[in-house]
Amino acid sequence: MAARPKKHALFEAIALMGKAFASPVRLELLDLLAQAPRSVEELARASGQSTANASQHLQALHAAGMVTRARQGTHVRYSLAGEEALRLWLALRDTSAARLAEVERAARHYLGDDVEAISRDELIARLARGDIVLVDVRPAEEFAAAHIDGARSIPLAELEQRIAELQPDREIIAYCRGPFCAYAHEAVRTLHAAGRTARRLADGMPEWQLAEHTAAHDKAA
Amino acid sequence: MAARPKKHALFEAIALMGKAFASPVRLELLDLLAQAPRSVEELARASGQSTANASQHLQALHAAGMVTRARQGTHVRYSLAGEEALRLWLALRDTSAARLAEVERAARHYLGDDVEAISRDELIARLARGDIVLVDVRPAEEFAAAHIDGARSIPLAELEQRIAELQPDREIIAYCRGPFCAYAHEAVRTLHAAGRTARRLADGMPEWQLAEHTAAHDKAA
DNA sequence: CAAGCTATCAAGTTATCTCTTGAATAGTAT
DNA sequence: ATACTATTCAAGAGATAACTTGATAGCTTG
Repeated sequence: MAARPKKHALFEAIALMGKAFASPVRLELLDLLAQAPRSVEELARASGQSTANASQHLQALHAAGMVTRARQGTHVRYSLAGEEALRLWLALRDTSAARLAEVERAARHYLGDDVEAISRDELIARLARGDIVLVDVRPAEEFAAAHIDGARSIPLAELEQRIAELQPDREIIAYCRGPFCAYAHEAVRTLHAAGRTARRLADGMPEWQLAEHTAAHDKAA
Repeated sequence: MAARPKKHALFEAIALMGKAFASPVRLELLDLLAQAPRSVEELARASGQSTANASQHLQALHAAGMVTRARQGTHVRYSLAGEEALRLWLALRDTSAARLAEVERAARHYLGDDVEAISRDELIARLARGDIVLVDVRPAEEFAAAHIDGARSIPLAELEQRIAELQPDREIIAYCRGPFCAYAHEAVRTLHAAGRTARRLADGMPEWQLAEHTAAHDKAA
């Protein structure tokens, strides 16, 4: 018999993955990895951590089965461990936003004044009509890793200088890392200040990819 | 400016929910609550914790937005915080099983020798034909809280004495709390030992409920 | 093979988490 | 009111976790 210790071992094993989500630093690393695979150094810089600390957290994420890693010469490239891991992170993020008022509050505080958004479905329709300009305002490496078909890359830092590149008669749709990323909000404010018509996509790249993948899967079935 | 502290506050708020999943005790409490709402005392007993410790963990789960509570006279009844919370817990459980070999191993070790299972779809078909007996082998309170339509309740502890109640010419399908619950496995072994034909449902009550709800939702749309 | 860079390791400090114990609180029943 | 029960609170000991610092190991390049 002795079922309890065995049951306890099972929950303990699951909790190893759970621990991945218990630290804000690890969540930020997951969020960055949801955009693109990166080296330890890049992740450390992007998350404002020391290299050693980032490395330790990445190892914890690896032990938790949430990321994979591969040596590439002198670098180690960490990636999110497949679509499952991405789904789990997004589910936690969205559920926490739905159920914890503090998450909502912190998000509003970080994102600043709300900016008009358009849904994925509407974006698909407008892309089909071809009467908009779709701009990816994330850093160039993230665009390089994956982007929405038909988008052009103008990292937020360059946007103000490069507004002239955007066809003046068209509405501009900006997107970034997701609903809790400030880049698209900021981009739309910048574009409005320059007198352009602009909105943001309500969510970002990872959500778009997941939806595409799910749609392809449904069609196959 | 000063975006980093604001961003950090956002991840910190999300991590509050993440912490819910970082302790095996809390996971077991979530797993119990996925079956039925319960009082602190019942949860403490069922999880093998002291009342004070269970209470503390339940408060952590409450702060994390994963459970709700309501005073009922002298008791406090804790419940899982809606379908969202259930989905998140099941997603973590399943993803950890898929990505962490140790979870798989611990599950096999806890469940014992594998026992033939049937899928939800097959169960639906067999229920429609009416040529099986569906048995809920969870504790009676859990059956009372929710069960699959058409099932009868025979808690595992009583099964051996009550096999005669089950129509002898029919195959028996046993189900319990989910794929990582040992009750259905154990029930099928007991039934086989008594010379009956029996299989287990591959998953359990909460998964059935979610699937039903999703199906209803799809139909409405 | 020596220099230079990236990532990890090891050790130590501080903070956080877990569980226990004993007391306090809130509601019920006598 | 008083006793009783379920839950929570408060405080403390012991175990983990987080971050820093300085050293080490693995690749690449000259």
